[in-house]
Amino acid sequence: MIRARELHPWPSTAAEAVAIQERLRPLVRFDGEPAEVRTAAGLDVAYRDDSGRLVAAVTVVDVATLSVVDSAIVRGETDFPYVPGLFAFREAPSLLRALAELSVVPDVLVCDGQGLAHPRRFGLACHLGVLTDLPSIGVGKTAMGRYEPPGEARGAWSPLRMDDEVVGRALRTQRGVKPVFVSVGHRFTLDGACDLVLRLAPKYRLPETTRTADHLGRTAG
DNA sequence: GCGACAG
DNA sequence: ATCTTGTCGC
Repeated sequence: MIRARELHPWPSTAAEAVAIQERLRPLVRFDGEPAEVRTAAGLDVAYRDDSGRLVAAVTVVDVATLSVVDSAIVRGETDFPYVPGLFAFREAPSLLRALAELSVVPDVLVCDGQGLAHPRRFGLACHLGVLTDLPSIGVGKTAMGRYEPPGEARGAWSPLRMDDEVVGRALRTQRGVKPVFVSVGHRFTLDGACDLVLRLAPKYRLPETTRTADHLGRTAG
């Protein structure tokens, strides 16, 4: 089963959260990408009310067939507010609980948000990757950095930059749609991440991992 | 001081 | 994230 390393307590203030990100940032590894990715997990959180109650949903998708082979949902509560740059402290605790309930250990976590494309290079995908020590990537619907529009063809991409540094890619998964923003989380390469996202998104803008997890969370009580 | 700012 | 009509396209 998936068990998170207890590398830090969950903070209640922004200052503590930033300090944790800076302390964990060096633990991100760039080697150890799986030779073959057979299953990929999609992670998403849906908010029911306005009171912090949430539903964390995880699906495991067979990359070859794009069918869902395992899933888990967990109801939870969040105390941490949404603050750009501190997104993980709002959603990661519930997502880790959901991951612990899976019976299949996926080859990679496909996170709904950024990995290295983050102000301190430690977005949600890096955070979940480091705590679980599983390979992970981030696929965001909007970007934090700067980029030039990629070509129109499916598969076209352009570098995503922050502070003069390439932190990910704007990747066109379908012709005529806005690109998605791919970045490395843990134990993965940017080339491999984009290749995987394209395989997971043969028909729609977002990868099937994100779509199935989103749908599961949204239709759960 | 002003704008920007994952979900 | 979430609140929402009509509309375009497969």
